[in-house]
Amino acid sequence: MANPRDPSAAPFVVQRNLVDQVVDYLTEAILASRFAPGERLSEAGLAAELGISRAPVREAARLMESRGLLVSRPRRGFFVRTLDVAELSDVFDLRIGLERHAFERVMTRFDADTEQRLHRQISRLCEVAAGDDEGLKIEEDLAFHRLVFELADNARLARAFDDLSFELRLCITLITRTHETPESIAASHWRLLEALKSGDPQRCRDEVDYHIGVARDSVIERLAEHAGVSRG
Amino acid sequence: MANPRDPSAAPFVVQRNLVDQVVDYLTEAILASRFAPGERLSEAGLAAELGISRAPVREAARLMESRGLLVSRPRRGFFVRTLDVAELSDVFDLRIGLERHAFERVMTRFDADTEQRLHRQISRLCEVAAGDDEGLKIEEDLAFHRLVFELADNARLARAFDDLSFELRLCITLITRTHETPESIAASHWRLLEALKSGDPQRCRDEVDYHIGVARDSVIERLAEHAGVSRG
DNA sequence: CGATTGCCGACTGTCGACAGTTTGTGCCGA
DNA sequence: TCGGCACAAACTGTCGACAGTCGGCAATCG
Repeated sequence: MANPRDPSAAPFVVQRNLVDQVVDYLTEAILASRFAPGERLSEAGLAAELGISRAPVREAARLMESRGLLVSRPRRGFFVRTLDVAELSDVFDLRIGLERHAFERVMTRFDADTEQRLHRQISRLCEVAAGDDEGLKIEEDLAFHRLVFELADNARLARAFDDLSFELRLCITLITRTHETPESIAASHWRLLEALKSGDPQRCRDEVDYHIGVARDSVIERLAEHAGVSRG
Repeated sequence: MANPRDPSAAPFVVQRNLVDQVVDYLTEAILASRFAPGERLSEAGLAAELGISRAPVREAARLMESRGLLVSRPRRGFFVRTLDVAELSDVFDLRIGLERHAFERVMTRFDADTEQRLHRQISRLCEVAAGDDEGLKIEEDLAFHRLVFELADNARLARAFDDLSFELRLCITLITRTHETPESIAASHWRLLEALKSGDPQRCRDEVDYHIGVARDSVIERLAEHAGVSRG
């Protein structure tokens, strides 16, 4: 599998094609709110702006549509995804379902190496949680949960989380910043690790529900504020 | 919703673009095993075969890649997805996670209308289960589970199942036919409905685990037979 | 003055073409 | 006979262009 001559192996020097570059560009722009939610994106306009043809732009947009960052309307083009409270709630509810399953799988194969890797990731999270880079906090938080899915040893399950993670980023970055303190972020994740160590499925499940529930409520609350502000 | 004057309603005359037609054509061909697993699909070849240009073929292939029916390798093109036992097991494990969550949600909002709709769908399943159309059996079986996700009232959760369902069809159609009897298929689904009615979460979860587990084991068993046959 | 109809601009869906890359093949040397 | 190298064929990634369609605007009619 790890044989360098394996033709299916990924190349060492990743030759980034235009599509991937456009995806990164658009993803970063949307998550940084440089495109307003609901804004229409013109294929030709973007292509001209980036100095390329429409083909890679179109392909990148289709990929981002499957990731839930853009929506397409036939013959109308692509629009930046907007999320109402119901959709947002659905996203976090699905996340609860996926994480419950992932944590349960990790618990059944919990060992010293698992604990060490999770421990290290929480430490990284604690480091950035003390700083001011909100984007970095989000990424390290997601990285912890991504690690859980990796340790759950189900590639398809991990991909389901990856698919959802783009929408999660969209949810989270809709709000400007988390109001959680570095201490509460750290404590919340330590409790998740403790629950895994305990081997108690019910406790682990409750902890996951609480953890995701807090994140959901926080985002919904902020969205309500935003909506109120934008209306008033 | 059903108001004909609703501007957001779907148009009566659906103008199917080439991409959708190609997706249907390729999906049907793959699930009917007219393309061998692992077979390389040439964009130009398909375009010529269908009498269209490469652009819609390429776009259709990308969509099917996101659905897990094709895989693409950079500069190599598209290949029909192959599933080994590990991947297959992952797919059904994710299905268990999603269905547990969906059934739990349905249970919390179970009412007479819910029961009636599920009842009707099982009746339809029983009708076709007695016949010889294996493809129809699969579709009605999936339709029951799709209905559960619809009743779970979470669009994102339902979409996750829809995404997975293409891979499920790929798994199921890899084997030529189910060896389950019409009676066992019916009984299995009636038990799921009874579990929902009981309002007992643990019973419902156990029933779901058993139901999906049987399907998984059946597919894995058949895949092992196939592998044995194709090797010997 | 409000509603309807026809027109116009902008844009998507689709097409054919070119260049760079990868794979397969045949030749040459050991 | 076998391994390495070069050549050639096929294919993908990308490009520019055209036609059909959609939404908006203005002119027209009641």
